[in-house]
Formats: sequence, C-alpha cells, structure tokens
Amino acid sequence: MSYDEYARELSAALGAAGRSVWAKHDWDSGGWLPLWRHMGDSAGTAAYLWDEWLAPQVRARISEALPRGEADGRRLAVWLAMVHDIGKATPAFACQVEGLAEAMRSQGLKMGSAAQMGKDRSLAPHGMAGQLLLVAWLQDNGWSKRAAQQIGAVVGGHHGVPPSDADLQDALAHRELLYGSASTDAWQRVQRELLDAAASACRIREHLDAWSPVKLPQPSQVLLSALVIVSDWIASNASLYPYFQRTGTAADGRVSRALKQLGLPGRWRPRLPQGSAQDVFAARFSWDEGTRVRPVQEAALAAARAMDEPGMLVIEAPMGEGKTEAALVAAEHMAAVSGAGGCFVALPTMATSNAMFSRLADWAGSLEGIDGSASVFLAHSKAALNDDYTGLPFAGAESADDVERDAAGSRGGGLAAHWWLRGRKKGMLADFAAGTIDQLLFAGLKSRHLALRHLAVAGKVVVIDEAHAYDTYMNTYLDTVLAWLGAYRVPVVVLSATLPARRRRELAEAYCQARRGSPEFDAVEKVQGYPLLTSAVPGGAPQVEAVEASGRRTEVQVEYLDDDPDALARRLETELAGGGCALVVRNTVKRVHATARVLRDRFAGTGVEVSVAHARFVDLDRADKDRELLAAFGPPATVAELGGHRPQNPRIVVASQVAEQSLDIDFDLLVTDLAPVDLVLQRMGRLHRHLRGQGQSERPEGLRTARCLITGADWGQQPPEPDAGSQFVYRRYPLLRAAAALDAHLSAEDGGNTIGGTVVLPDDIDRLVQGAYGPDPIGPSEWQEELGQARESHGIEQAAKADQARAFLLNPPAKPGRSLIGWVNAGVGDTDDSPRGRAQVRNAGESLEVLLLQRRRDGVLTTLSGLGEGRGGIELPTDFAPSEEVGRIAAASAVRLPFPLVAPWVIDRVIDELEQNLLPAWQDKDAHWVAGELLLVLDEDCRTRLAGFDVHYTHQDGLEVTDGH
DNA sequence: AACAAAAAAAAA
Ligand SMILES: [Fe+3]
Ligand SMILES: [Fe+3]
Repeated sequence: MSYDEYARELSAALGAAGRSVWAKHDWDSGGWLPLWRHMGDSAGTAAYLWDEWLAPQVRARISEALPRGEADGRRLAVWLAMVHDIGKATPAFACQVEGLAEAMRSQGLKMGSAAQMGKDRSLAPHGMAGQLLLVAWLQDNGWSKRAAQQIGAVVGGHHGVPPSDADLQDALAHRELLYGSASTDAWQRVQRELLDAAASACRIREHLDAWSPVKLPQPSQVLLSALVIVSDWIASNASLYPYFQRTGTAADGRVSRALKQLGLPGRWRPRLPQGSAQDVFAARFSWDEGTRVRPVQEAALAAARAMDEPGMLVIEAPMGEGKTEAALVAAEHMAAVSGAGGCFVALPTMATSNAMFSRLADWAGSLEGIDGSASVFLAHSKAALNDDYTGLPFAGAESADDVERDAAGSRGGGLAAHWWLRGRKKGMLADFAAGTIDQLLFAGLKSRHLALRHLAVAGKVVVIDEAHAYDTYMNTYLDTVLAWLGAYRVPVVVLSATLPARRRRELAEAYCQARRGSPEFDAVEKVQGYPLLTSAVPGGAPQVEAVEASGRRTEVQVEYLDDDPDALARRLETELAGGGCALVVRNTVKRVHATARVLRDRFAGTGVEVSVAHARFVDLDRADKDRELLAAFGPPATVAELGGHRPQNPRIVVASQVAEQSLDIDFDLLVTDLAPVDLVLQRMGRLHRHLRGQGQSERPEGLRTARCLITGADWGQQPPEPDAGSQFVYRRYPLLRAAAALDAHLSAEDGGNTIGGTVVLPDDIDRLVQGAYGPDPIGPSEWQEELGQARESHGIEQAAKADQARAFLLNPPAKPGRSLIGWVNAGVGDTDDSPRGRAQVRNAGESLEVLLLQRRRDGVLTTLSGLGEGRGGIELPTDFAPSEEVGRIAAASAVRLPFPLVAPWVIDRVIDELEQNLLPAWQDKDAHWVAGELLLVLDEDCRTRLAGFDVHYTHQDGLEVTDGH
C-alpha cells in the first residue's frame, strides 16, 4: 500500500458528515485541511518513517510485546498516527472556526459557537478528547480499560504531555464538549465512523483481539508516542503538506511529494567491523603506517565483540591512550549488533563538544553502510556560533522550489546538517550528534515532548565521555537515563580516566536496572586494574578485565608550598631564572587575579611575562585565549599550524580550572591549589606533556624533571586547612581526602617524608583516585577525627543534592502495561521561560549571561572595541535589528556575571538595571542573535556601574567587579 | 553576605 493511499481509503469510507470535520486552519490565508486529510498525511508519514527512517532497534523495541512482531508494530504505529487528532471531531475543538463549524452543522453536527462553549472548552483539549474517544472505541471492541489506556495515552500525549487521571476525569464530566448535546448522537456516529474507517484503512481490525491482552512495555509506549509526534510535526508543516483553499482540492501523490521534499537523510546501516584491531582502527582514523593500535583499543574492540547482546562498556584508561577512538570503534560494532542507526557522544562542556564534533564527523565519514548522506548535529546552546557546524552543507529544502536544485546538489552523499533535523527538540534526532551531557540528561527530566528525546537516543549508540566529571546532582539524572537506555537496549560506552570504583558499580547497576548494592556487582567495584574494561548486559553477569598499559610515563616530583603569594613569587623567580614556562592553577578567579597582580609587580621590567586564563571573558576573547595558549604551549605541530612559537623568555600563566580541561598544553613547571585528587592529576597532565628533546633536554636545565608545587592550603595544620574559596568550590571533604591520599602515597614512597615525593603518571592514578574516593579511612591518624566529621556533613549535603535532583526526575521504566498517564506530571513543562522557573539537569545557583557591548563617546552603540579579527568597535543599530554578521558578533560577546552580581540579594536589582538597556527593536524575530538577551553596555573606558558595583572589562584580564561603595 | 566551570531557553 503506497503512502498516498491512506487518505483515499478514508475519504471513500466516510459519509459527508465525516468528511466535513476539519483539522487545521490558517487565519492568514484562510486555508484549511479536513481531518481525514490530516489523518492520511500523518499515517503516510508514519509508514514512511517506519520503513525508511527508524533504526532497526527502535522498531524492535516497539514491536517487542506484539504477537506478530514488527508487522504488528508497523500497523499499530501507522494507525495511532492516523487517529492522533480524532479529538478534533468534537464540539470543543470544531467550534473554534465559525465558517468551518457552520459547514459541519449543516451535516448535522450541532454545536454552539466558541463564545457559547465558554471557558470550559479548555477542559477538553483535543489530545485528551482523542484519548477518551479512542479508549471508549477500544472498549466497545472488547478491550479492558487498562489495555485501552496504554494505547490511548499515545494519542492523549501527542502534544507532548500525556494527561493525568484527574484531567481525564474533568473532561469526561463535561460530556457536551465531547459529544454535543444529549439530544443528538450525530457526533458519536461520526467519531465511530472515523475510527472505524481508520481501523480498516490501517488493516488493524483483524488484529484488535490479538492485541487486547498485550502489556506494552513503557519503552514501546514512549517510542510510539514519539513516532506519532514526529509524524504529526511533519504532517503539520504547511510547506510540505499545503492547506487547501477550496473544498475538493485534488491532492493525488501529496504524501510522496511531501516526503521527497522533506528529504530525510539515508540511514546508517552499520556492519560489523571486520579484521584485526590494527586494520579496523587504521581504516577508521586514517592512521599512517607507523601508528600502532594501543592495548586498550585492541581490548575494547575485543570486549565489544565478546558481548552478543546490547550492553554497556566502561573504558577506564589514562588521558592520551586513544579512549575516544576505542569508544567509536566499539560503538560501531555494538551498533551493528543492536541495530542502531547513529551515535551520540556526550561531553561535559560546549568546548569539548565542539572539538568532538569534528572528530565525530570525520569518523562518520569513514563508516561503511551509510546510504545517501547522513545527518550530523552539534547539540548545545551555542552550536550556531561554531563554524565547523554552521559551515556544513544543508541537506533538504524547506521550499518546494529548492527541491530540484537540492536533489542535484546532495547526490554526492557525505555529511550534512538537515534542515528539518535541527533545533532544540528535533536536532538530536539526527544520525550523528556530539553535544553536552545535558542533552542526554534531558531524557531524565520530566518535561514536554520528552518522548522525542527518548526516540533520539533510543535509535543510537550513546558514548559518555569524562564520566567522572559529573556531580551528585547530574549523576542522579544520568543513572535514571541509563536505566531507560538499558530498557531500550541502547548500547552505551562510558569513558573515564579517573573513575571511582563505587561510581563504576553504580553506572553498571543503573544500566542493568539492578538494585543498588546488588551482590552480582561486587566484582565491578572490587576489581583492581588500570586500564580497565567493564562490560555489563542487563540480566547477565558483568565482566571486568584489566588491560596492559602502553608504557608512556612521567615522574612528577611533588612538593608542598605555603599559600603565600610573595613566597610563590620568590620561588618562581628562582625556578625560572634559567627560563621556562610555568602554569599556576588557582581554584577561584579571585585568586587568579590576586596572584597575577603580585607576580606582575614582582616581575615588572624583568622580561618575565604573566598572563591569565579563566572563563570570565566574552566568548570571542575566551576562544582567542585558548588559541594563544595552544600557539605557545601546544604540541609542536599545533604551534606550527597556528603560527606561534614556544616562548623564549620565562612565561607564567595564572589560570583557573580552564587550564585543566581539554587543552593540549605543556608546561615546564606546575603550581596548583589543592583540589580533588582527580583534578590534581588532570592538572599534572599539563606537566611535561610533550617530549621536548631526549630526556626533556630542550627544557631549561632546572626544569627537566617534572615538578608540581601544591599550595592553596595551610600545610602546618593537622589536617591541612584548604583555602576557604577552594572549600566553597569543591567542598571540604574531597579536598581533605585528596590531601590524605597524596600524603599516604608520598609517605609510602619515601618513608614518612611528608615534604613531598613522587607521583608517577599514569601508574599512580588508580591508586590515588581509589584511595581518595574509596570507603576506607586514609591519611595520618591525627587527621581522622576531622575527616570523619567532614565526611558526615558531606554525606548529608550530597544526599540533599540528590533529593533536589529528584524533584523533576523521571521515574525509571514502570511495569509493562502501565500507561503513560501522568508520565511527566508535576514536571516542568516548557512554558516557563523565566530564568528561575526552569528546572535543570545541573544544580547551579542563579546565573546571568549578558552581551557585553560598548557605547562610544558620541553615543553610538558598538561591539566591544579591541575584539580580534576586526570584530571590535562595529556600530550597532538601535532602532532595527543588527545584521546577521554583526548580530553574531554581539551574540559571541556573551559573558557570565560573577558571583557578586548574581548573589541572591543583588540579582533582582541587576536584572532591573539591565532591563533598562533592552532595545525594543532587538526583540523582533529577525533579531534572532540578540533577542531576549540582556545587554551590559560599557563606556568608552570599558567601565560601568551596575547595582552599585564598579564593572571593568579588559581583553587582558577579563571581567572584574569591585564593590563601588 | 562568598563563588569554578559549566548549560540553557518554539511547536505542530
Ligand atoms: Fe493535535
Ligand atoms: Fe495533528
């Protein structure tokens, strides 16, 4: 049956009254669509999506419990798409457009005017009405109410939120909204006629009896919901499915035409990667002759090959062992086994997502089994500012005129961003996506159109990078999402360099939907080894395997240093006497600025350059800073590529945590504040990262041994007292545990000498991480009392975080047969756009981002002067929307306001004052770069006052705020 | 009355 047939069969089966029911209307053009037409469009679209677009593993999941498997799955899906708007065949809906209502009245469907129906109408929105009608119809066909509700809720939820029981009761209590006045049964006859015709057109009549006892698993129900929503959205796109201007408009081939114009990309049909690990990796990543596969990579592919069912693979290995490549190859194999049609890689930040996006696209380009072109998506809020993403060709065509041109243009295949597969809710439906972990965690947040987010991940393999980097709050979401992924049989690859054993166990338990602390998972926590692979398949026994390391090591001499800026300055003077580059990592921006100030004083006129790096810069400056760091301290190839050079004179970079993240930069000497031990290790990774001459002989003589000075605590106390700001950021307990783990490690090394010792990377990573995060006491006995107290209050605090996270947390999958009624109830909706009403997948206090602009002395508004590449000082219009080009610069001039301006007792005043700057002309829809953004306008000296504070911005030091009182 | 980095915000 072709995709165009559904509407024809419907209209043939309906009488004049049934055909008179309308579904869509456009006030501007006066165009409209009858319900039967929208039913046919939606069904045809759903059938096409089932055949050509859904990943095999999604089809399998939907069909799992149905007696005839996928044939039943397709029938059920197409039928639900067809009947999704049956609730429009009610007085409550039909009365809304008087002209169309009048046509229905003349067919005997009596109803009052919209005004006569009054406010009650909102008690029976058409989704909910549809659920009630469908459930009643199924009951008439011999179904139990319970069985009917699991199907009905798909219709009830087609606008994103399945109704609650109470809502359904309220609607039922107003019979006249659904069935008109008690004196007529015309409405019920038409509703039955439409549903009967739909059942015949979808050939489901003969299957209804066999389906009635089925208990649909919730994953199937959610995926059916999502498919109905996607079909409806496509069928409701008026440029694909134009409205009619007259009754009886001929529309032959309308569905096939629309689907051709939509031009969804071809799927990836993954094949098992064949051959040796060496060959597979070399082919996927275009390795040159000399590159050898690493032991972890080889083992990861072997572990994936050993899993004969979809499962979770945890890869723990040090930075620089090719974990990402290992994950992608494992993902390819797992995709072929499970029938995935794509891959999502989740990362902690937008910056790492951007970097991953290019790698993912390269990898996807090398895959076999991609027919036509595949769609790629960069999933985070600032993707539009990323040139790698926006530079991609766009596939498909929004207007019919473009179809021919595009069909010619995209014949070459390859990767493209698809015009329809973009935006917050649809973008993740693309085949290959890289993005922030938030995009994955949203699948665990009760919110509108949640089913779409589930469909987006249910068809893929999911890779979770930097799994150690998430806090208790986010982990609460992650665990719930993993439970759903396990239920969807979505293969998952988890990556980490520093994963606490307890967390490893929790991840595996979550995915397998096992109880916390299930004894089968003891081995996952107790196993020792690094690198380490863990594989888990729901219902099976988890496997663990230690892997040989690849051999690169760095010995780091560790020394404790008092927390005194002057002492630090004196020390650096000595250390850098013979040249060299030092990195000083501070835990707060305040300390970064304070340290930089002292050092600049000290080194003024000596040729020693001091610079800062932190996140309190506008995006464009931050990107420049990162580039400058890479051009000076990156690996030789990168330095050459960026046209930079490693400084000859001594250099000091004072940085916040931005330096511990993804940047591949290398210093001769490291000074760091005491931080949680995984972060200390991460920072140590910036030390002698690249080989510079035999035995590091190209480094200054005194700095050829890697050395790390740890400060940011009063080491004289027992236990050491971490800096107050550090405690605020990281909490006291993890800092004390870090100090204790280091102490235990170093004193074991050299027999009780607590002045310092050696940490070997990567050999000591596992021991330090497990020591710091394990359950056992660690550190000197005199510290234990303090540690015990810190542990207790930390436990309470973390439990509170987990509790907060649960406020909008989705439940794990319920028993099969439980309908989706109330699935996202008490959720956040998406109507509340005020900064405060938004529930989050991250636990953060208030924050405000502003666009930093400048006003010249002559009163003209401009972009910030001094921005690189000629972006600075460009005039901005105030009475109309800025151009595309300048708007983008303004949007990339965002900076987050520091704490003093967003403290709970200040933020309201700050927002009030910033709202004074809003430009009405910039709120227009053609001002999409800047609409809704708060503007902070600086004077010609880059200063301003805000809420009683002095605000100052420099390209050198970023945003500084001082109390102006 | 103290604070990293981090994310995000349109449907049928
Ligand atoms: Fe609808
Ligand atoms: Fe619809």
